[in-house]
Amino acid sequence: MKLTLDALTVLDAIERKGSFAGAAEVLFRVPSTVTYTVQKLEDDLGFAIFKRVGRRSVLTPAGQVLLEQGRQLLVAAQDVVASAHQVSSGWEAELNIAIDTVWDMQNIYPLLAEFQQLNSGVQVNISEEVMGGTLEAIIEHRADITLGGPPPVSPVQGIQFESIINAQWLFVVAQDHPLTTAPQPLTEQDARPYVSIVIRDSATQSPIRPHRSLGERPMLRVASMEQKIQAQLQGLGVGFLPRHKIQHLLDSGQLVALTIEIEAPVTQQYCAWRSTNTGRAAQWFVDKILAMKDL
Amino acid sequence: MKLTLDALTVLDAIERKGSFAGAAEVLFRVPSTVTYTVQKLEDDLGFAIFKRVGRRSVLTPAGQVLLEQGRQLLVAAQDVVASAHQVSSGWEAELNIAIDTVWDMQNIYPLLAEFQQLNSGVQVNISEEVMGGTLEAIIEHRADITLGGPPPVSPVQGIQFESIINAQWLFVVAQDHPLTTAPQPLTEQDARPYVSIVIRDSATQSPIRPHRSLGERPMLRVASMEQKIQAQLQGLGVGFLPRHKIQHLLDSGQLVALTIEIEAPVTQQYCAWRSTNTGRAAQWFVDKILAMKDL
DNA sequence: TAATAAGTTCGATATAACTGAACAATATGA
DNA sequence: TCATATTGTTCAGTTATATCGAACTTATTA
Repeated sequence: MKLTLDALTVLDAIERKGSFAGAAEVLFRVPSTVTYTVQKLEDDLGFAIFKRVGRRSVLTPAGQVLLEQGRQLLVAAQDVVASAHQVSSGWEAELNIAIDTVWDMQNIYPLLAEFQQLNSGVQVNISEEVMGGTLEAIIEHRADITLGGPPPVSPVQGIQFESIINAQWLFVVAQDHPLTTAPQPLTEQDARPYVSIVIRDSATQSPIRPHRSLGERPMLRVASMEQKIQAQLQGLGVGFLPRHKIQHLLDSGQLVALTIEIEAPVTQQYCAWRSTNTGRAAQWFVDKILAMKDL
Repeated sequence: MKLTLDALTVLDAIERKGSFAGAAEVLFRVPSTVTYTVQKLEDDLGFAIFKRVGRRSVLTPAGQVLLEQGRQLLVAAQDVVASAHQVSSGWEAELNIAIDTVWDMQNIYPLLAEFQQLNSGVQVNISEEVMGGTLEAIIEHRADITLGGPPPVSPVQGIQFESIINAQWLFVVAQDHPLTTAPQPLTEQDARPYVSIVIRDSATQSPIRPHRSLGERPMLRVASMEQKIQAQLQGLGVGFLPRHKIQHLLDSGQLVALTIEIEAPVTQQYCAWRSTNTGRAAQWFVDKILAMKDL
């Protein structure tokens, strides 16, 4: 690797100022130094960068390519330094948060707003995952923190888990649904004729496990909890929904919770983060999230 | 920019060999030089890259980021040199050929095969365009050479055009189409009831001009000449097609050419290339294409 | 506890990067 | 047309710095 970033800045300056002399001036060097640098680079790379035509020098095709791509290299180099510098400040360059669809996104926005006040320079990325999705995201390093989702089947090296909330699932239907007039508690037989709304698992690798489908029944697969709530609101089907995401809909009567014989378990929702290499931002979010749990 | 590619190669070697001493060995330097380089880089960048723990040094988080992204920078730098070197050999690094859909792709494959024999190292990219598409592609530097398509309305700086073939358009229908029994020459009135197959213009900017649609008639828009031929073969509609692309279908009787009163003009197909900075590959292809014209 | 190995410090040295003056080539303009 | 400014190159001299080697510190290990 004979190429140096310094030589590229010289090339860049030459092209921008239109002459070796101009480049020398902006770089606080002497013209002969510029000549030296260019000649050395040409010698090292083994091809001509400038075609000397009289006193003026013009880029060869190869020189044009070198300059064009070299400029991208220079900005990339600056980005690398900036990223490393950001990390050295204790704040990560980037923080990826994977949030399970059972979580109420409304809860997270105030946290994000508060975080922005810190002017940390951290690029925060939020992704919404379903079921196994959060777990997979953090294991595959696509996420630094997960909010919601199941705990790992077996402990994972370097990842810490903490239970945050107990999602209480209710069997709900739209307000004008036929099942609202059926005698409660319902049996599985009662629910069988109606379409079951199922959230498609966003985990690509984990074995498919349809969520809370009641035996073999017609299903409508949707992509997120929000879509499932909407689908059930529209009367497209029935199914279990976490109480905390639909409380206002229950209060307004748009959705009705029915008792049913089928187990409607309380699922533990977990927060996960990497115990190694935790930057300030990850630490900040984990602290805040665990504090919210105590409320 | 205090960062140097040399320092990054040192970091890379340290991490790969697991020690300063190992890095020194593979780089044919003395251990103290490695220490010096690392300390200088840390000093220049203003943050610690290694945490000295006893006699062993481990990367700080910032150091990890620097190394990780620095490695990408190193391969990028090698790519830059490789590209420039390729161009300096006279062959372009890349050659983008935009081919109009009226062209028979079969004609181009032998040319590509012959070119590969040259072992030029040029990455050839073919794209298929419709109508204004080739013109737009070369003007916007997305293509270096175009095959087929219209000439420019006004001359374009730095781009040369040459007429290559005259595409002769025929009004054709499927063999069992009702129009085959109608008295010829057909009038526009005769054709009006039938769906017109129209190729969607792939040029995004140029004003939309539906190609050869006969007045206001039901249209089926397709994406390429191949699709249009298939659509007409299936009897989905009627329209003009270039003779050289359907000759075998006319011979076999699957398509039937009908005379019609509407003008069925002979359109000039043009080859275009940039007259400035023509590398060997572009020159080679242009020469071959213009030679084919004379056959 | 000695021996080994790794990393650092520091003075010396060789390499390279840079400077300034002189010069050649070309454009500018009176 | 010819002087004049401008540009790029050459080259000898200077400065800076990357590298080396030896001595030393600190851990690991035998």
